[in-house]
Amino acid sequence: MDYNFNEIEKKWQAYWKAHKTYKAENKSDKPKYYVLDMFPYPSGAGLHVGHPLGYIASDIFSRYKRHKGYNVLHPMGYDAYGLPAEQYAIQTGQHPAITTEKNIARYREQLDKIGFSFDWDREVRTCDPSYYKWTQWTFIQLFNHYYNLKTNKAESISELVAIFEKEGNRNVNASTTQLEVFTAETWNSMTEKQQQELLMHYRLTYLSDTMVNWCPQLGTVLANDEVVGGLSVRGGYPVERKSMRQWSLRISAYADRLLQGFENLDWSDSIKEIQKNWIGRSEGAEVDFKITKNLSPALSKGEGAAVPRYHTTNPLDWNVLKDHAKEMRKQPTEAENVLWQNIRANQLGFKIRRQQVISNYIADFVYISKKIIIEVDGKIHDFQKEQDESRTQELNKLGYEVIRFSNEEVLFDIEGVLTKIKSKLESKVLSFGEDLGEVIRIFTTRPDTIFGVSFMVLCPEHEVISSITTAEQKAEVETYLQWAKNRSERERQAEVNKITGVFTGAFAINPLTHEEIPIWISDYVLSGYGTGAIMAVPAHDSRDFAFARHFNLPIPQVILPTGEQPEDTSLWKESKDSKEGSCINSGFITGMNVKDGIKAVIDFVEKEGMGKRMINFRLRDAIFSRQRYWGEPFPVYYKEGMPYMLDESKLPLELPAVDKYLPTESGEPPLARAKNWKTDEGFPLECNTMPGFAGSSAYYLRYMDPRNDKEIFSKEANTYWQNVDLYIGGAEHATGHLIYSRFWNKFLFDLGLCVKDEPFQKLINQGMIQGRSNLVYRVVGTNQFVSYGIKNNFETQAIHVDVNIVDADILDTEKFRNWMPDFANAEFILENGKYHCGWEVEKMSKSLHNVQNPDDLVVKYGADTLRMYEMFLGPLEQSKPWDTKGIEGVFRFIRKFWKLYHDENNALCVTDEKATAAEFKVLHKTIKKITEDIERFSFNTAVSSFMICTNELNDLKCHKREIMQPLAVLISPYAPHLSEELWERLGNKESISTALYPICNETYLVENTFNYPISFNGKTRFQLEFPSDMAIADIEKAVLEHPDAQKWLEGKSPKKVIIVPKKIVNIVI
RNA sequence: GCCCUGGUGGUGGAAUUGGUAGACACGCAGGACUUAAAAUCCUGUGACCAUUGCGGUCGUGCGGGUUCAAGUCCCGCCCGGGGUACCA
Repeated sequence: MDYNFNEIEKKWQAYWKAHKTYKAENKSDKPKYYVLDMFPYPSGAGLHVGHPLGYIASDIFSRYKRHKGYNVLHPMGYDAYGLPAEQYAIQTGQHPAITTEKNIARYREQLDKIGFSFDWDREVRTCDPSYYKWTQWTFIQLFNHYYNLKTNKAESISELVAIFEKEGNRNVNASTTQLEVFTAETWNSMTEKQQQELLMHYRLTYLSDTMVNWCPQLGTVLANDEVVGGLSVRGGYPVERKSMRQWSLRISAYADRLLQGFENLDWSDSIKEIQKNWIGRSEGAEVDFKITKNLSPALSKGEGAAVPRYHTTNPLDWNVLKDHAKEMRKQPTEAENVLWQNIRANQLGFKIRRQQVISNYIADFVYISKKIIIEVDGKIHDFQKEQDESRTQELNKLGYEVIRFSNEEVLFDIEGVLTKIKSKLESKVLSFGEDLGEVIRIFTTRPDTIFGVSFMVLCPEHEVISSITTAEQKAEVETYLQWAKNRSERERQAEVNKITGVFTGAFAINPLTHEEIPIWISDYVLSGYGTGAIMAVPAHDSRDFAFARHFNLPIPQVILPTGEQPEDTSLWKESKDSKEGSCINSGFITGMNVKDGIKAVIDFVEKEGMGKRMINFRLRDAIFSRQRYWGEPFPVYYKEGMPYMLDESKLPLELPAVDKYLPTESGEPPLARAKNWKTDEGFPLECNTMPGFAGSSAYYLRYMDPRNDKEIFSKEANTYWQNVDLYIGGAEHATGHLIYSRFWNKFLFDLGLCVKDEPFQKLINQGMIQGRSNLVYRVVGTNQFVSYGIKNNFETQAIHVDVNIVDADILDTEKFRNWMPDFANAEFILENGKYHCGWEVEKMSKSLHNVQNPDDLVVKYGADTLRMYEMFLGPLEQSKPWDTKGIEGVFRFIRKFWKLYHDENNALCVTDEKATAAEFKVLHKTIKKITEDIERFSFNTAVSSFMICTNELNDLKCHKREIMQPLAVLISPYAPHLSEELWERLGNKESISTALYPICNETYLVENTFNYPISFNGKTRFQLEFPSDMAIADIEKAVLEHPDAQKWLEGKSPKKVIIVPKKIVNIVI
């Protein structure tokens, strides 16, 4: 054979391995360039032709950069934890480590055959203890840090504790769910357990209750993927939403920085857009809507309603305590009475209650909205026996602030006391999220539309539902909640046409119109976004509109688009867009435009203390626990129910052996099956494992220094490699991996470990390769198969057939008979003696028998052909169907290319003759084109250019070294084996990877003439050649005088002549 | 539903900044070589009309618009693919 690719490819793969040709050094005088492929999961099916697409592109670029004089880091490893290996383990009992090891070996073999220039010395695997040691280590760091919003970075929890000890959390501005203010005294008096619980609200990784897909029959939690229509894919059992205590990552702390971080990154706008939407920053306001059910508080009326308006205690205690409270109100002390007479009836501008039941205490006076209790000491009655101090502490824990006055202060300095109370009430601002149940807090980006709010909607999970639902509505509400419980978020958002909801029986007050509005529940409101409650503006929001129509609720118009008149909304078919226009029917903002209206309303609600300006993010904290076996164990143990981190010296905490890869009978995760799964001291270890993204979030950093067992990576290695210059992978990672990695990187950056704030400088998203399936048509009820062209004469059933027994849509009928026992006796109805198959483009999948595996192609055509063909298929970023038909063309081209260097006897025929100008022109035109193409990652056009170049050199019969040697370097990133072989045959001693990239000499490319397309009214009619430097006026004259032009002008004189030098001539008639 | 993305011959695609639509390749047809096949080489190949030749009309998912000029820009639709928070 002329071009023996099998031999050549084997030879050079062995050479590269032996010489470690692609080993990257951490120290070099060369500039660095870091090229990375997205971490592959080694699946059991092995590599299919879709996988290498990105790898080939990144490999071409790596090799190109080496030729350009860079020290290139191009590593590869395995994201080895994952569900498929665990599923296989559950089914077969085989340890997932064995499955994974086997799959990796197969991957490696396949990767090697394609001739990638990876530095295999740097390989990492997420399931390797020496690797996950650092995943666990990072988790500990996350646990030991909180996010300081003042400095805008992660800082140590121990520094936070020091602040708490000195001054409480009053001056701390952190990303936290700890909303109540506490003092140093309160902190210092807490038990360790209480302190730990409180710190959970600050740590960057924390335990909290979150909703999961729970399948009781399987005893396990399922991924959204594993649930279809509320049933488990495996087994078809019912799946319900269940709350479970799990680790979360406080990624929301970084929301703003994740949003800002794009600025200087070379990512596509679309992927930035996806991340922006995912993070979902919106500006608006939080506004409290008061609930009006049982309009007056039960107690101030004396006798009262069955259910208290404000749940400041639990119902059991309430009934006991309220009688005492009433009793005490009748016999106040003198001081209490004096104070009450001065503060009652809103005299201070605040509605203060007396003898109010709070938990299991009765407070003298309380201002509920701001959680402030006013106590007067020295009571004559002693119904509550506890010490004032401990009482204060307990109330503090409930989030109340207690201010005390003595009898004397009240009796002799009432003015002073009132001033103090007033300033206290005015100054205290409740922290965000605090909710006593007396109001429903909503978030809105459009406060200007509050005047148009005609009802409210709560998500079915909203905690206030149980306390506001009226007795009459109770049954209906419960039925609805039961139904809504198991609907996934996606279903809830997707099925917008299906309007469901239920009325609670309760009403709220519109804070601006003061009208009573009904409170509904509907699953179109999501619990995960905003406050889980919305103010509905049916006139200007499509979903609110649909809901209002369905349940016959009022639809007041409040925004008037510019140039329109107010309309009767009952005639509307849909809501009206309200982004621009002026406010109508809107009280004090009537007449303002939307922008001013928003500002005016926010200013108003802030002044009135019923809301505040607010920036809301859609980004939610990431759930970090998985109830699985095959994942990183948490370096966590539990003491008194509180989690503690293992000492770093105990890392890695290795994954224990278990007898089965299933949950325990009691529903505990598989690790609960491990023997002695506890610390040396006997404390139980965490039984959950980490999710897939744990190990893949910082792997690119570990590649910089993968064998370091002292630290995650050395400062020197990181300072040299900085971050990834080029990252290639699928766009499906846009919201998962790419956000988690950025978060993880920013955290390590805050700790001063890595020097770059962003991990991936340039990102390219390769498109999917779809499969091209072949179909055969069985005549229904027979074993006869009819060819595609005549199938319509029969009633047929289309069956997917293995694409490997079909060539150019012609079925190999013999192979078909042998393919499956069912078809052994198949008969065929042929067209012209052949069986033509139908075809379809769809997902590449085993079940559709359209999987193309690269190994067979490498055997048949060689790796270089496969590499160039995959690039030739089309633009890297686009999805495209896989079809092997075209590979022949690339194979032909490669052999043609080989023949430029060889004669009929396969002997080198390259001469030292001087090349002609025409030959140089072909070479330099190609250098220019290929270089431009590679810089813009347009690999398909580069391959075309190589083909054109080869055709032209072939026509010129050129075999000259001056041309052929640079051309070998030019093609080496694409066809590395071929070019190494040619390079060696040309007499070079070192690997071609050390050769410098050829540079285009523009002087060969100068054109003296240009062939102008002559068009009339934009339609090209003929062409004329003119000197490149010909003056526009001369061209115009020459064109108009031309006989062909006269024909098109038909005697008319042109209205206009447009001449763009070296582009076009257009004559307007 | 929402967000992102794509739609050009029989097929994959090219047209990089608004300037000759269909480069390059597959497939197909015809031819050369051969006893034959494979391989290789040559010619043709968007559709329609005309055809002895010259040629003409239409044409980049659909409908409008901007422009001397639109695959490319703008508006409104249709269809495919991806993501939608535990697949990786």
